[in-house]
Amino acid sequence: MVLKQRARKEEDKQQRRDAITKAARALLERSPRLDATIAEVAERAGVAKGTVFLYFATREALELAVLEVELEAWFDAVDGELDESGKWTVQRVTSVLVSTVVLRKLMVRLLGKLHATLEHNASEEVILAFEKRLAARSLATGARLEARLPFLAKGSGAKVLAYTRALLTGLWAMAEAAPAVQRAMADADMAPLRVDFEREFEHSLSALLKGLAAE
Amino acid sequence: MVLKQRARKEEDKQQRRDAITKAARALLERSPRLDATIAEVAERAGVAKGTVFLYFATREALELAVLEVELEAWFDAVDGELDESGKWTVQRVTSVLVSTVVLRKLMVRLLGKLHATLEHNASEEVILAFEKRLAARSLATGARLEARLPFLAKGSGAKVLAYTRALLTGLWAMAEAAPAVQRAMADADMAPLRVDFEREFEHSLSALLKGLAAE
Amino acid sequence: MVLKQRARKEEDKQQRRDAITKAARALLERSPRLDATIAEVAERAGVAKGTVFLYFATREALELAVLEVELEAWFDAVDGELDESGKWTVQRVTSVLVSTVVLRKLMVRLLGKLHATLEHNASEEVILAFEKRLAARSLATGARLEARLPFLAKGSGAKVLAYTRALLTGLWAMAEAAPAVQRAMADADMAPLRVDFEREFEHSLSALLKGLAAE
Amino acid sequence: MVLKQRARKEEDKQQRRDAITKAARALLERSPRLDATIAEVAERAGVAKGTVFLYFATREALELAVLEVELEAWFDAVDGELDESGKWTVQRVTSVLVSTVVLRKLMVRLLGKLHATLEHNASEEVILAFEKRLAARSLATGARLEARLPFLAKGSGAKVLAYTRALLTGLWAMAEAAPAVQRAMADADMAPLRVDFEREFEHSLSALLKGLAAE
DNA sequence: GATGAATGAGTCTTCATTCAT
DNA sequence: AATGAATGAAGACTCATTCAT
Repeated sequence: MVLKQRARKEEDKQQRRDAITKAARALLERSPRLDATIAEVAERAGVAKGTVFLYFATREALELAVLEVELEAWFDAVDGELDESGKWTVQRVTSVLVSTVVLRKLMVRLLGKLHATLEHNASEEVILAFEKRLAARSLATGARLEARLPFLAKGSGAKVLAYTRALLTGLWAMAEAAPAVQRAMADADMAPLRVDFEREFEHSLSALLKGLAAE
Repeated sequence: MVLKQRARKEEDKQQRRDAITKAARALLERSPRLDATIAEVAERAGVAKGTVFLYFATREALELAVLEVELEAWFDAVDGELDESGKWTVQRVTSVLVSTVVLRKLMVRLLGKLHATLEHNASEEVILAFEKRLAARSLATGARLEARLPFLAKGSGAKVLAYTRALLTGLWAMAEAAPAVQRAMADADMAPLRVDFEREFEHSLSALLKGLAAE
Repeated sequence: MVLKQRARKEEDKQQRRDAITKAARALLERSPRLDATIAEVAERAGVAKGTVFLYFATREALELAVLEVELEAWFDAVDGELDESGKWTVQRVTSVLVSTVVLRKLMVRLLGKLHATLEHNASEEVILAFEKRLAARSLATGARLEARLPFLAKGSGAKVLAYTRALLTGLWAMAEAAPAVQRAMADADMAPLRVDFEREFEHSLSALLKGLAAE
Repeated sequence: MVLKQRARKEEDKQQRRDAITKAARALLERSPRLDATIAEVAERAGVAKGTVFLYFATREALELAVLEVELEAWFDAVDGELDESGKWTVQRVTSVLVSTVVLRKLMVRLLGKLHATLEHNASEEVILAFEKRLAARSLATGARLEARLPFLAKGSGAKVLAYTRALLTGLWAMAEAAPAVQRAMADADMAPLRVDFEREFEHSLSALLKGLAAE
């Protein structure tokens, strides 16, 4: 029996919530299949299983919280870079988007799974909150994109981010194959299907932006 | 229930295999979550559960077979259109890719789930066969694309198809939201995140192609 | 069905564990094939299937627990008798071993199946615990045997128990035949193979002990 | 499709039957769990699955046939040795029984499983035939034992063989432990429970015979 | 608020056996 | 007689979630 202090103040509660999210994050990061169990999360967070559900209504809500943390950090990073001065080109923007994404494996994986997650078992309330926050940040970063790439029409920045997300998750899924698939791809005839994530992401994204510029 | 017929000839076997695949197809088509069980498939195909496993080693192998049927049909359709004469532009190619995809819900869903499927429980042999066929068709259709869009470098056609697939599955996942998500998106603030699949797919794909042309 | 009680205290947990073991015991007792399912055990114990797995990691672990209960009772009985005073002879010892065993059908059956059980699906930890307890009791009872039958060398008591177990399970298997076998044995020519368990067990065991005495 | 010649003559049939039995024997020999499947047996024998059932009504009947072959060989060996001249003592008889048994792993394993097999799914007819043959050979070899060990009462030879079988299978089950059990037994405290099959079989069997002699 | 015991839905897969060919 | 396609019973186990304590 673990005797835990109770989080009476709002501040304490947030702290506990963060601890759980953090534990989940750490665990998910280590499992490409994203299949950490609630029991494991609870143990790592040093709380009881039931406690997790005190802070997150469902497993999916917890997953969403982790993704939100990841996304916030990513938006922060992108915003930070976009706010820097200098000459902005498609190439530079692409480079920002690619470089900030490449090391955020967990975010990309969770984004790829987002569809399934949301479809499965999250409450309307949680979904709404998530989507709202995502919308807000998309708009803000989208606006920055529009500022940096003047050929982007007003309001199209968020769209670009959506396209980016599509390319990102789609190419990642092709590139980050299961071991068995990787062995299958080792075959010589498979070369045309082999996807080097970073290279292709960059290539397709910059093409897409160039195309938008040319419109 | 006793099945009188026994598929002794190779031809009959293929026919039975097709019947099972077809049953699976019909069931999957009706379940957005793609979670038809083997028992359901067997029942619909009018065979015993064990019989399904006679033709498909695992649930995933069956799923792959369904996807393969869908993909073949799609490649056929695309090839057919690309083989038509006339003047070819980015717009026309985009239009071909968009129009052939729009009504193939199941294909798009299965493609989106492909990553997870392959990761889960398909034998190396089955994966290899699937990937091989996919590679072959991608190359063939890729070559056609190169012929129609001369700005595409030799060998880049398959890449374009990969980008297309990424945009396709990624945008679909955003657009085909679960009911709860749809309600959440109904909110006014959400407008910038709302994705009209066909419109955005077309837009992003044509931009991408234009970008490649401009390189 | 909702179980109101929750075993929070260690004591309550032990009690619940016992209840499950007891239910399993009752069921196994009634099935000569020892093939009660977990679902049946759970139902009889008045708990959910999952609860059984809360207390026993595998079906085999539960079986082992039942056997352990049986064995403890048997060792207790034997020890109790061996601790009585009076004159001890091979005959008396044999009589103790035979009489304590004769009515413990379930123990004998489970002992006969032990090999297969352990081979199948018990965790190393569970096996070790079981074997340790068995060893301890074998040593203790073995020592008593040595005290009662002075011709037994120091340390050979446990061996005698092993021989006893071998005769016991082996003869039981021959004697407790399936109905079909019994009918087959009814044939006149079969007389020499017919095994009256108690009689033969006693005969062989006393001979074995006498033989050890004569060494 | 394998085109097989048909066994029209009785002789051919027996030959095919033997081929199947032999294949089963070879397979069982290699699997300590005795879990070769009929499909494997058929393949090794070079016949179709259905053909196996043409010669053996059930899986168990086949198992019984294999055991019978093993037992016949063993009885032959024992008889051969017992028919040799010279001075016969308990020691020599024990030695014959032990030495003929030690290398017949498969026989011992199958004997250990016999109870379960017979209980499970063999037809009365097959059981009867098996038991009859076993009885006949037991009687014959029993008679030889009586001749060699004059202290054995008339008709008790078969009993001695039954006791032998009990010790044999019982001790084997203790000695031939599953890997996990072996690791458990490696523990120091377990020494008293560790069973060296040959040594203990010999020890207990000779004691038993000596005891019978002393009666 | 925290705990952790209890719940129970959910499903694939194997393989002996049958029987149409 | 031989084949091998078709059958279908059979069952353990996981884990998100609930709720008595």
